Amino acid sequence: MPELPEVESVRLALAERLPGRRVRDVSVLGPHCLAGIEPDAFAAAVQGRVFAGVGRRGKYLRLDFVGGAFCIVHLRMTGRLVAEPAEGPPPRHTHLLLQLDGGDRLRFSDVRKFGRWWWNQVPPGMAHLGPEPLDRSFTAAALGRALAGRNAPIKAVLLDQRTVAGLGNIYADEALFVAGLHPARRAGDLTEAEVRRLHHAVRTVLNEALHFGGTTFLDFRNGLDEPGAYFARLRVFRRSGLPCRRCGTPIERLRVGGRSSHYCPRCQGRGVACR
DNA sequence: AGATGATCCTGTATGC
DNA sequence: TGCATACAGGATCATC
Repeated sequence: MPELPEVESVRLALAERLPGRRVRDVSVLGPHCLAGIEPDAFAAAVQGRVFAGVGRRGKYLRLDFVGGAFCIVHLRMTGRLVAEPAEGPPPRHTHLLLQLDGGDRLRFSDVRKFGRWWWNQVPPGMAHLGPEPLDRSFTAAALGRALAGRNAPIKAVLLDQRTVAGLGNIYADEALFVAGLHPARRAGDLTEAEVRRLHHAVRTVLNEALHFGGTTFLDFRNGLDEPGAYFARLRVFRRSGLPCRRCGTPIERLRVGGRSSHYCPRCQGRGVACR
């Protein structure tokens, strides 16, 4: 599931390959991935454009073209955006192919078809994103203000992209472990010290995962079709029943905010959980 | 308004 | 072995 570190890994890879390349041809194989534009109109709009740069905001990728036009791309669960040599037929579940000058292509594949592309428009969710967790604007005080008065479990509030941009199920669980906080704690009940720990933990796990190129279970690939290496370093996510790396207690799993949450009942058992 | 739950989708894992 | 069912999750929408 691409979260901030995975999307940033894609951005880094594409930013090395796309700028300066012209789109020679566009094939729309799966029109469902285009939001608010017809396949023919999209192809006509993109064909002939030259890539200027690749940006990221939260889990959204931004493909900029010379002249100011842009695409926004969200990979959701299983989307892959890969720059590769244009050799052979595209793999199964490929929905978009952009043939580039010079023999390469930009390929968008997505098994579960949740991923979306927008042309020259900012999608609704992107307009209300919280701060970038690795920017200076994301401070412990800002996090504290975002949590104040919230009655929902801290895990659910961390998954809300209006709180912080870019956290998903993996790194929300990892950050709560590092901060020593139970995922079902009521967000508004965290003490100032706990908010500071959580703020630091969010930045720590995201920076670590970024360094290792993100987490790959089955699906994630970066912009060069390579998996991430952070899986082996996960502290709690998908480790139910395995010993806590810190204290040896078996990791437990609990459904919080409709999502499975993994935590150490000993390291994250302090304080009062809401229920 | 804030919180919760259903929805989309299909490959993989589990259960019988 | 084979079939049926459950499960995974990001964002959006509907319903409290």
